[in-house]
Amino acid sequence: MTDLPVARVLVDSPLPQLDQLFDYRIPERLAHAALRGVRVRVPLRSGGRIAQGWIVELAERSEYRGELSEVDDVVSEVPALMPEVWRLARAAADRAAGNASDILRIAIPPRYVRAEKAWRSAESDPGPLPETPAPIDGYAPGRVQQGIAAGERMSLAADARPVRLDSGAWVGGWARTVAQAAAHALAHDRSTVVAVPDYRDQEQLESALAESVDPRRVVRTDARQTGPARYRAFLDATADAARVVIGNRSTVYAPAARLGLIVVVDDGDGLHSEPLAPGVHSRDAALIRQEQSEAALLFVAHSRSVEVQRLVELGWVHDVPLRRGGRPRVVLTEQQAAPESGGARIPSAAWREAQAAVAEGPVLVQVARPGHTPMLVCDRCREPARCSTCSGALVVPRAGGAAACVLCGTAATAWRCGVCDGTKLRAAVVGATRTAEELGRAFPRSRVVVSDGDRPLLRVRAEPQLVVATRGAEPIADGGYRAVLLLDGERMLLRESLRVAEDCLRWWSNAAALAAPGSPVFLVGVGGALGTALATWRQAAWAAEELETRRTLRFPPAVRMASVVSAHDRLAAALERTGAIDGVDVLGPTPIEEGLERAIVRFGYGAGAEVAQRLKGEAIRAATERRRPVAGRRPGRPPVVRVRMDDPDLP
DNA sequence: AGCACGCCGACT
DNA sequence: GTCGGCGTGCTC
Repeated sequence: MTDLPVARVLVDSPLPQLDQLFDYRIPERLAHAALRGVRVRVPLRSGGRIAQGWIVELAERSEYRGELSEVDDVVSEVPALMPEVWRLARAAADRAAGNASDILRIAIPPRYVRAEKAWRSAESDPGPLPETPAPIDGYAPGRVQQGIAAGERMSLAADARPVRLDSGAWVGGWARTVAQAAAHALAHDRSTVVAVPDYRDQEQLESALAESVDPRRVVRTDARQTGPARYRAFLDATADAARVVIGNRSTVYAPAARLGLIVVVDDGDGLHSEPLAPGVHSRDAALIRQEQSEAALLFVAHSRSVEVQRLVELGWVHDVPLRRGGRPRVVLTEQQAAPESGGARIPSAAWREAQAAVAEGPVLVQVARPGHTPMLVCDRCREPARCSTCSGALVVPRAGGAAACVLCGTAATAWRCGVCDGTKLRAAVVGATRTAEELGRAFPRSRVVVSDGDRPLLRVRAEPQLVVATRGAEPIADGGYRAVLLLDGERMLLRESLRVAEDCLRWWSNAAALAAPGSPVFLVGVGGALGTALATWRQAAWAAEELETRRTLRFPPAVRMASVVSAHDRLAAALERTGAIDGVDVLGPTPIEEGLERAIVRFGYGAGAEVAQRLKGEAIRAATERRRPVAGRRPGRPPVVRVRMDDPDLP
């Protein structure tokens, strides 16, 4: 029951000009239900249509100079929007020049009436809290515990060994660490939210949590659940018992009572990047949420993302090294293939050891993922070709078209290779599938199983077998693999992306961490700093060097970037106003499709808030200003400015 | 997005 | 005179 007569409502709309709070009068008949955080129906535009929205706050009176409309109805009496989640959504949207309602759509699952009724009538027994917090082992004694208690931001090097749980199940060492950290927070009656890349990580984490946490205290929210199950899990998280909420990238927005810990597992994984507008990365959302709350923040990964490395160098995130635990035995080998390995082209040393290992237990073979990326390399030295103006990757935008830079659009007419000074470009077709059959011929007596993006396996048993997996789809093996072959390193590096090297180091590290302690990990055909980083297991040092390179190039995450898409004139006007901000420069614009151009706005972190605000203003201006300045209508394309900030696929 | 308001051409 | 055309602007 509220005696405050005014509801301030965020309307559910993707329109930038509606991304503000609207005041409505609460009629007497709804006073009992119109609470903060509930979903409501409200009229938008006098007597016109009805929109849905959220009551974000209640007020005694309105500042609005005009007659208020009435809240039409309360959709659900459950306050699904918690105040902290609203603050987070607002801040995340502001940072990304987007709409808060778009964030809320990601944060709050669709409502199911039956699931809600069942939840409301259910006895809510959340089960006991863990009594004695399990020690978080592998790190300096008490280090992580203290960090959690102090609300610290930490980057943990994950234990690179598979570990056996009490239940007999095998999980990656990271899963046990995260479970221990969550149990620790829970023992102090604080909630934890954990965002993992995919459901396979989630399965491991869930088994690890079962060791120390009552299952009623664990809430899982994943894409594989049915709608009602997902909504039910969400409602459980809104209750005032402390819980461990685990799920994918959107879990960083989960409601949680007395949040004590936020965990992002393997933040470099592309699955942490939200494809839906406004495209806020879970790492960024986690950082905002940590700042707004008293919770600690934990990044856990085998390799360090360049983004986290930047935060570590700033002193904002603290590096927590692994004191005790696995470091895979990595062997760098030449591409020189053993003739016996046939079409699989495996170097002889690796082939011999793999032959021996597969007699004992499972052997993992990591291959590239099929795909076709038309990119250009230097004809002489095969290095990926980079733009001589801004170092963006060179591509052929259309078949038969001329080579140009993906970033600034400069045509590569007088191109010169930065590595060998060659002048000829060559198209490289990447990603022919290396088949399991080739390996079957190379290992004639072994069972071969395949795990790929379409049919990924979660785990394999400790039996002799050859496990062929595309990068990112490697199953965990009971007891660990007896050998790991990273076969397509060279091919993986041939991708048109600023982040190839970083991604490769992460894929290799994650696969290497599946090896049994002491078992060999062969990285084939890759040497240099990247190979050394894997072999010495010094991913953070590599990230530091990579960050230094990005600084000299003025590439993310040394700076931030936003892509802005609009029609020629409008884009030019928007860029003129945005480019005038201090520390902002503009790359492009380049034509992308008929009538549209794209420009990249590059800016320092200090200018981020102002750039976002300005670009949001341009989006509103485009959506509300007179639609067509000149006579003569042009049907179709609405006059919009599309903004995406920090798009990881940008360069 | 939708929908109302407003200022210029053919109409009972 | 005025019905309604779509360009323009707003949404508590």
